Amino acid sequence: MRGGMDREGDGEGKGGGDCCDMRGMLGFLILFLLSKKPMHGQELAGEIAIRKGEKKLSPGTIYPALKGLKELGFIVEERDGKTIVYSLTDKGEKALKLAKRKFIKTFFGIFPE
Amino acid sequence: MRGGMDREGDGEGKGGGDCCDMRGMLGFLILFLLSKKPMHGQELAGEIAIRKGEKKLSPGTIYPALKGLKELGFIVEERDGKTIVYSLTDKGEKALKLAKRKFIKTFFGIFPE
DNA sequence: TTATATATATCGGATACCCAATATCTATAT
DNA sequence: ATATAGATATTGGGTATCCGATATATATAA
Repeated sequence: MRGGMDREGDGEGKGGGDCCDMRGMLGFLILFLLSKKPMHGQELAGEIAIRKGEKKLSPGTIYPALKGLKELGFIVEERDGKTIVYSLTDKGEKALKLAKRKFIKTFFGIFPE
Repeated sequence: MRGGMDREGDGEGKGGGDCCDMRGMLGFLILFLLSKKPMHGQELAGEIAIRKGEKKLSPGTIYPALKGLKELGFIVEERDGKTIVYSLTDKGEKALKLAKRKFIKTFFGIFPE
């Protein structure tokens, strides 16, 4: 038995969460956020935590994801003191644009007018 | 110019598919589509194929997904001749509402104004 | 009845995502 | 130089998602 799933409010627990965990959208979300503002890893993890209403992603999640995007040539890194700032390459911009189009087409109509 | 469909697929990979495969969003997508119109399995698979611009989901994907949602009490089935029509329960509507809220919050700003 | 076509259901395996724990690196302070 | 704190990186493992193939069910046609 799963104790109620009705808890609301800020926590939202797994939030909306018995039907999907948004697994598989992390790379997309990172590209999107970096396209708005270059950030370093922990800053990114914090932003994602706020948006999803969850705890910060584990280092074992965020850094391999960044590494993957870097190996695809979608982002580049630049050291800035103690941190590494990631930003989109032209190729990354292009990939994001395509991914966005597919995303919007797939979920068309899901947003309130 | 700009005639026709977006060509996803050739060239640099899978077109937006290099950064995410939307794995984990299937249950959410099904709930959303069924909330707009009750459908049977193959109809649903066809609608999803059109939205994603891909081939129809394999039976091994769509039916287990529907079974899972049924076991969660989010959808019910009703036989209609040769097919089985799925529709949302009250619990499913509620879960969709929560999931939508999280989805919108997570991807806020991703849509062109 | 049998044959055919379509929808539904299940099984085995491959893939990819994500986390917890651990290790390495960098800059600053002492 | 060492110590400390924070950021970054890697490893190992659990789990859910998804596909291809196969099996079952239903309705229609002959």
